[in-house]
Amino acid sequence: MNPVEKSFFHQDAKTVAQQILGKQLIRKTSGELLSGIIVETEAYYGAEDPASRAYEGKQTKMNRWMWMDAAIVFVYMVHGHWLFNVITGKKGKPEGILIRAVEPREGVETMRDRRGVRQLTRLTSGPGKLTEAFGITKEHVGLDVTSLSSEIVVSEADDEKTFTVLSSHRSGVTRDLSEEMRFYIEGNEFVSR
DNA sequence: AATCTGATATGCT
DNA sequence: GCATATCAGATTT
Repeated sequence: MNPVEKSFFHQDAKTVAQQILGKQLIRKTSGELLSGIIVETEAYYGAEDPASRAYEGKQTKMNRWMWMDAAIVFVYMVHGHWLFNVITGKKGKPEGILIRAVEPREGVETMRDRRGVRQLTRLTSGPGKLTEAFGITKEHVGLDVTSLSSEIVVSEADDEKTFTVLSSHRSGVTRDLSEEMRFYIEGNEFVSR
């Protein structure tokens, strides 16, 4: 395990969303390690982004993590599913990325148990599925994904493969920005549809 | 493609 | 306190 540098997350949300593709998401539980390769992300901004939790710049109890320093975990509930985000950019500027899909690596049997599904491609191919498979909930809000001791870590992948990054408009967002803010690995079967 | 379920926050009455 | 909206997912048509 080789956590990414904190400075990586100090970059712009769009940059991080693109460059985090292919890196490894690691979840440490008591005695077990789950991991997957990040294959789909979306970038979210603050006051000027109508789809952002920080739209219009109002800080509330639930969205205050958006103003925290980069690399901090932010989880929230939508439609009965937890969605996993990581804060990016400068401290005090609300922006971050949503991890939408991963490709399972280690701990596949535990993921199958948690999801109640056998089919590999249905395990983590969506933002709500991945949090269920990895056991990520509100209790993980505030963790630092660049800390070796954290329960959730973003690590450099051990086998760097080359791939093409494609983009599109964000999924399920009713009022989107004009710029395309969803990024995914071309041809990967774990990218959500 | 349509419908149902879902957990939480927010905005009403 | 209750209705409603939400960055989904699963199931049924």
